[in-house]
Parts: sequence; structure tokens; C-alpha cells
Amino acid sequence: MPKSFTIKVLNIVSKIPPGKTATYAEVAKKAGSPRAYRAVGNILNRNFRESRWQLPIIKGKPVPCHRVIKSDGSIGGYAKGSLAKEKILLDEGLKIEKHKIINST
DNA sequence: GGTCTGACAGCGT
DNA sequence: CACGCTGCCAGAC
Repeated sequence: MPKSFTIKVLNIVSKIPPGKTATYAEVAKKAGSPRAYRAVGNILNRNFRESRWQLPIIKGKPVPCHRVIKSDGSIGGYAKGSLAKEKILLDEGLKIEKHKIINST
């Protein structure tokens, strides 16, 4: 079992399957603290920057932090820019309308 | 060791 | 319906 919350978050995010997305609240919840969504975003942001703008590797697996979105389904924020994040999500095969993720319908 | 920040979420106006 | 303020947690300085 992980030692720090950061490891948990990175681990969970790295478990997000392609073409899917997870909200900060979900990640935080799975990390053990449903109210730590603030910390989740903070961790990912810092981690991404510290990783030299590349996907951080946890347990030998990349951490697609761009798959983490807001609870409203909106893109939310992104170190490289919400627009870039949206573009990546589109490339993942997700459907985006008005800067918002459309999961099934 | 205390204090401020931050890629959010929820409620109120 | 859109915008604003507050509350929360863990991390970094």
C-alpha cells in the first residue's frame, strides 16, 4: 500500500483506461480522501512540471493526468492549457462539445 | 514548524 | 441560467 497520497493519486490516474476520463473527485475518493480533490490537482500539476512537461511514470506506467477532468465534465485546467488537454482527449476518442466531455448519450 | 497556494466542488446570489 | 464566494485536503515554501 502506498505511503503518500501522491503515489495513490498517480497510481489511480495511471489506471484510467484509454478513451475514458475520471474526475478529480473520483480520483481523490479512490485515493482515500474524497475531499482532497484540491490536493489531487495540485499534485498532478506540480508532478507534471517536475517531470519536465512529460507524462510522469509511476510503477513503470505513464500517468495520463490529462484524462482527469472536472466533475461537471468540463476540461478543467491543465498545465499546458485546457485547450491542449481538450485536444488530447479528442485524440483519445472522447467526444467533446463546448469544451465539455460527453460520456455516452 | 507554521503559512500560503492550487489543474476543484458545492451552494448562494 | 451565469457568476461569485466559501470550504476542503495535501503539498510546497
